[in-house]
Amino acid sequence: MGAASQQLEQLSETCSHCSLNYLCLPYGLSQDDVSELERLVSPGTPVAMNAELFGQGDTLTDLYAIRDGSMKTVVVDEDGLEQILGFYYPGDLLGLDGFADQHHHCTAVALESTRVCRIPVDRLDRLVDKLPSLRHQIMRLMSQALSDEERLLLTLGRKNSEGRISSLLLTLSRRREMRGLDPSPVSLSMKRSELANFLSMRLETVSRVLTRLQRDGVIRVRQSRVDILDREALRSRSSRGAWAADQS
Amino acid sequence: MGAASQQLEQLSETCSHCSLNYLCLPYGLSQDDVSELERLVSPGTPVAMNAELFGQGDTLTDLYAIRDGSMKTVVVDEDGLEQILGFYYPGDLLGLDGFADQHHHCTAVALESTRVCRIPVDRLDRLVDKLPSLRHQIMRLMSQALSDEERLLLTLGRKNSEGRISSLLLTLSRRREMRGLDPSPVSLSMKRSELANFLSMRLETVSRVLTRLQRDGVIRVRQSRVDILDREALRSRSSRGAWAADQS
DNA sequence: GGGGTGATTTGATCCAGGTCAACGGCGCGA
DNA sequence: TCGCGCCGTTGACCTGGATCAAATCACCCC
Repeated sequence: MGAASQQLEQLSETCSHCSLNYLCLPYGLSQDDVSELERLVSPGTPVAMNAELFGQGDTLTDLYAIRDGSMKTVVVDEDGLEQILGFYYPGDLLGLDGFADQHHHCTAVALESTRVCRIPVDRLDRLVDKLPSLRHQIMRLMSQALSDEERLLLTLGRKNSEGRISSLLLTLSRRREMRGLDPSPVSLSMKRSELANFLSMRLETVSRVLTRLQRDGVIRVRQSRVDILDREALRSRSSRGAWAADQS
Repeated sequence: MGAASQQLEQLSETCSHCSLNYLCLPYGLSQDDVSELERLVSPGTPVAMNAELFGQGDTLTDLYAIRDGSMKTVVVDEDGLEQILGFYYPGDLLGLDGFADQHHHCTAVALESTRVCRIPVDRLDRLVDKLPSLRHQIMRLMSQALSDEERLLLTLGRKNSEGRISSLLLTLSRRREMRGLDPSPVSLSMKRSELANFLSMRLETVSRVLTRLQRDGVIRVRQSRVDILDREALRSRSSRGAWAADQS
């Protein structure tokens, strides 16, 4: 919370010097292993705002780690329904759901001008053969993704509109902290309609809830920037109004 | 659909002779590799109805594959909200979400008397070191689980109550087919309240929708047994009434 | 069979949030 | 600078499904 903790993310051409490595693929690897890994990573591929990094159905060729910027992933089902599955920030890994059948199951789109590290899966696979700790980390990250989706499922299934928005703001704030940034002004780089789609609400409802939270002094909204004024209130609203669990 | 395709699942003490192996961990492995795998699997551990196979927070010691019966997985969040994440049937693997931090993130409960194969993760891990194809299969299954949850997210987020029930019935039917059983009488081994929790509805609504589908001749409900009379109608109802996708 | 218990169905009412519609603000190109 | 288009906000209204209540059904045990 202190203003002193404000710090810029230090980016580097190498994993070993990247300030995000503890969130990313290199976490838990020895220095030697990281050196091996960084030899096959192409750092800093730029993706323009609204451009696709990969599309649903594309053959899986690379995994991607976000360096700076933000992305969303979207699935479209046979009826043409669109669902945003997640928003991704520096340190996050994209493409893991493509291991099922070597094809991406969702589309990844940049929410702003974004740079990603590109990791070829064939070379990664060969390295995984040699490095058990890398295998563990990949499985850890997949398992993590699974847990994240389960948490989302719980939020969508059991919370009302205010709870959903509050949870999302808290999550975004927490993720900023993990990256060593101030938790407070979270930037909603996605549009209201995207927020609404992600949370299974209508954009009017998103707008109304944000307005209400601001009126009650819990947050301050200024275009895409949201200051969290009363974290405790936000936390309590994130659970209030949630459906009771029926005993089995 | 033909009555001739009715067949019992052939269970065996060994993976190599198990009729479910193409759905399960051994899929894609050579005969020799399967032999190695089955050496570390304890087949046929029984789990009584309503008993827990593992609990949220438990240390991850084993993965489990269902041989017969059915299970559910549940998460409880900090507010005490409960969400059922999935129902599992023969051939399904449980416990993959525990790789994140070596602890189970959900609780697994038997819906009926159920037998599971137990696979110790430490020994599995050592075997994975030796067998790249086993590693691929595990990653494939995790990736699959990820995609399944994404599909669920889409269903819960964008479909109305009738669409949710219809989708679920079709999914259960399809999974029966994958196991070589008749697609038609699906058995709802879970209670209405569990169905409701899973689909984020109230049990009264579940009941009403099932009644309506029966009245319209789409299905026939007899306690836990549901016959699918008009698959096409079910398919169309599974998408009708869904929310429009807002253009980005 | 009878009675108890929990699961399921059905009915009546209510409200959170979806829908439709109008307006305001900001950015951009001519 | 004006005008247009895209967001975002706000208001009024309506509906699907939640909620409350009660009846019925299935199952088990004595």
